[in-house]
Amino acid sequence: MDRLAFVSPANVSERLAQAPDLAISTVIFALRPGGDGERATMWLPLVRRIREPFRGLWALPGGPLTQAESLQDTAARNLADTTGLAPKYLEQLYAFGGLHRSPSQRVVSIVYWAMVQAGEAVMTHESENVRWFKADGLMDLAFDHNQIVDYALWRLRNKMTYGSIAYHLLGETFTLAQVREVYEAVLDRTVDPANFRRQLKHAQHIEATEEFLQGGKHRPPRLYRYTGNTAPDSPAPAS
Amino acid sequence: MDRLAFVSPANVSERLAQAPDLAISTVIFALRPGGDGERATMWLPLVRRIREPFRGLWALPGGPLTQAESLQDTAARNLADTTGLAPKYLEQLYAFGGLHRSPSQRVVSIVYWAMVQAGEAVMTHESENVRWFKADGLMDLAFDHNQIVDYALWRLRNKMTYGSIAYHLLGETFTLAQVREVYEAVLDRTVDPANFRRQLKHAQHIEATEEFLQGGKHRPPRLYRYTGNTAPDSPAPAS
DNA sequence: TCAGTTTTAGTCAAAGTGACTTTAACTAAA
DNA sequence: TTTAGTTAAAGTCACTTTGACTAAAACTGA
Repeated sequence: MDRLAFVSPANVSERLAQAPDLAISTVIFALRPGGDGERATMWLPLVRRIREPFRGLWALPGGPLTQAESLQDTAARNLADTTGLAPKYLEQLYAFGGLHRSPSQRVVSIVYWAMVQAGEAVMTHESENVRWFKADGLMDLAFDHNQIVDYALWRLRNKMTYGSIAYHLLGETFTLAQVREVYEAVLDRTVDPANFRRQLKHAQHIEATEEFLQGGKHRPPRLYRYTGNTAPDSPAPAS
Repeated sequence: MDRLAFVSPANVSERLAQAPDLAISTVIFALRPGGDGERATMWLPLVRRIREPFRGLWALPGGPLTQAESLQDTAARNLADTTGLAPKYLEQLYAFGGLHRSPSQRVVSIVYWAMVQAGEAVMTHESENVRWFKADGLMDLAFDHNQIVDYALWRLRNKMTYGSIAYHLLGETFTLAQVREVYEAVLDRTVDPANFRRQLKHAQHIEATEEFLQGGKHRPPRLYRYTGNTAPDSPAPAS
């Protein structure tokens, strides 16, 4: 992404130096079940940088904005290229444009965030240079990507309380206990099962199916379905 | 920002043509009192375009991202230059990057939004080409700026319900009725004065002063002060 | 058959909400 | 100087929501 020689005839005075680079990156979240009494936790995939700057460090998947794609399409394609993932939920998070995010050329990053189901997450093209990590307690990442992840986690916690985010981390049908696990993982605290159930029963867009999850060790829980819009809950500006 | 000849040995194939232009624009809101029984309404300043494209149409204040400034600084400076305003509240809203927002060169706009008090608003450098307009029912604007304003209004309504936005539209001290006016203007519905008062009494960051607003026609209302943080209520990513 | 565990329903007090009434404080007109 | 009109501020009341808790129902594995 080094854009070195930059020859533009017009408006030179407006740019003291080179125009900033424009990149799209994505924070992808998935829920990984916690083993044996442990709480489930949020995980995200990172890619190892194979070039300078920050060669060898892990970073969010991303790349330059391509000319013929919308911002969101660029994010989606880049995700597919690097990780093989195609998240159903993909929304803009924030534009990071500090002066010294990258050591050489200035880079403005428009960051998206995505949710994938646990089932999809295991189908990632993992390799030497692509791996999933637990979202909190990450090692030092390239650029300001630690800050970006922290911000995404903060937004996640906030949206959880009044949003439909949880369902994007789950499959087509799910038990109420699974929804509760998502809440407990994101909010990092226990939630009373009975009260949580009562709330979801009164909630919109949660529909009971006639099926039950079999194969568990105890009473089979009923499966539910989310009937709300699967897209981000804004009047999503397409442009 | 035409980035024509781009001489980088690598990744040439990834960019089919020029790299997109990067611009910063701002939606600035102020509350204008409604005359005589009418509800107060939200207003915003626009600038008339003096160049193509969309020459003669009104648009959000903005300009290209300059090399030596952060995104937010660019927004603030541009506001000062064009309108003379220096809002205390300035936060990123959204990045708009559709392919055909501008007829010729592609432009990615990172849009900020701001709140100013009614007292500040009247100090705007208004002119032939800078004027305040009522936020809803705007005429056709340049680019996709109608969509952007609509999105900002939607975000405003959402943030209002659980946020501290209202106080950025008011002065240092204010009456509870003035806060209620902000809510009624933004949410576009009447709010019961007694119940609204009760809520604010229990709310954090609202402190009663020992002063009363004099000069009204009826019982003088007590003045209150907002003691919460004046900055946007995120862990505001500075970069 | 029974102990153990999870699902599901229900109870109860405390807190919050919406609609409404009442009293206090001030201005302006009679 | 009194009084009608208006807004500020407090209170009432029924209803809903919430948090903490209890209990029954349903299933597995010993």
